[in-house]
Amino acid sequence: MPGLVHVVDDDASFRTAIERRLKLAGYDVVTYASAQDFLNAALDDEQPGCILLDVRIPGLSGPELQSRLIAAGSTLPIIFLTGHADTPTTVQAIKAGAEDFLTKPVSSELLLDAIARALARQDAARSHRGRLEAFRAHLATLTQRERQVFDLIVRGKINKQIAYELGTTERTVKAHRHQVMEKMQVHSLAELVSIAERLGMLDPNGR
Amino acid sequence: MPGLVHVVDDDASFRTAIERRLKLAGYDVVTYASAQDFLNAALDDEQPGCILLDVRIPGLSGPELQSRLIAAGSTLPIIFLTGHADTPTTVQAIKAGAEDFLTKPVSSELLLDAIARALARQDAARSHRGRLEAFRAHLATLTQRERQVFDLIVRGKINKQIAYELGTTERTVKAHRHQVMEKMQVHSLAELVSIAERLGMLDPNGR
DNA sequence: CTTCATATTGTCCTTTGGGGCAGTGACACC
DNA sequence: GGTGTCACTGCCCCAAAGGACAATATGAAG
Repeated sequence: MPGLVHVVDDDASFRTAIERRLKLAGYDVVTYASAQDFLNAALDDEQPGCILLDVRIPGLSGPELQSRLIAAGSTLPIIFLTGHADTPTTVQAIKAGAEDFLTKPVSSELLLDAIARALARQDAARSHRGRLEAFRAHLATLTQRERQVFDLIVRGKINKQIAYELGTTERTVKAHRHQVMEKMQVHSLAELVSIAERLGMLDPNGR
Repeated sequence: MPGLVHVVDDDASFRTAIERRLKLAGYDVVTYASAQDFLNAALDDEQPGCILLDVRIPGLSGPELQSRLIAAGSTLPIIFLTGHADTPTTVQAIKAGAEDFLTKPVSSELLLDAIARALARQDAARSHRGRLEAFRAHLATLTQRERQVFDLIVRGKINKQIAYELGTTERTVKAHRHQVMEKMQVHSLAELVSIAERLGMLDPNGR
């Protein structure tokens, strides 16, 4: 699996060495001397890649950068690489979703394994998001009214009840309902509910 | 949140000390000198509680016990507590779902925080499983035929298609369908699909 | 002012879903 | 042989959903 590896480390000689090793393994590499440099690069989250991140770097620390990226909605997998790992930092990083936490010096085997896992995971996550994105896009084309009808439909309400709750007639609900099925590109109520469930639009306790 | 804390550690004096501290904090405590002792106790997974687990203990190690418990389907949260933490072990433990990884000596604050989090998480997980369990129980009461009909219904097939695929008539499908709705205790197709989705019975790509 | 999107509604007809009532046939268990 | 469960099915009727054809009303955009 090809991919772009972002190396963030303040040690120039380390960056050069790592870059050489990764390029040998067939990866594209970009290096950054600081977390800020990385943030300034404003990357495409969808492109296959991962981050090799040092914990202790001048300015924004590795974990701080991780938080920022998470807050910004990034899903680039992060592999921490550090000289001195303390337990709380390690635990926190992994809990926050880091792919791995390695210590320098790192064997090529461990490093490449971690990168391969990171890329695989990102790929799976991306394709999963991709499917949901299509649904969200369709959902966005619904008008307010259609969206209200949608919500009630997937909660199992029948047209009569929907009409009552929205203060309109059954005939009108049918019209909106038709539009909803059309715009969401589904052909059965089952598909519609299934999508709503995946988008987390349904309360765990029905009703 | 009250709960039972299982302390697994080979150091007798440590067990006594920890037990005292935890009881002071209002927890029930049971101690074990080895992982095997813990396994022999054959615990109830549903009872509120967690495990305080040493990494290096004679016989089965902490991480090994963790694997066993996971393989056995246990959902008791585990908090590792160890003297010397190496990074790979820490990473692996957290990735495998441990609630935390603390180093001795541990402050009461950190320890009690971790225990509280573990109990809260277990509680949330248990209630979530509980809801699903009820569905699974209902599902288990379906006959073979009803189950087949169920599967086709939630995939959006209409009675006519279901009848054709099962080589029977529409009237018969209706009869089974009625039984399905009855036994699953739902009142709409939407609820049925929602349940199927939560039980992971629907392919991510419909059809 | 015209055009477009949105929301609304009516009439009429067809297809589906849901269910009552009644009965048949296979098979297992006691 | 009696009893039960499960699967199957026909006839009939009602409720709900889907859709064709047609039309009104309103507000924003150009």
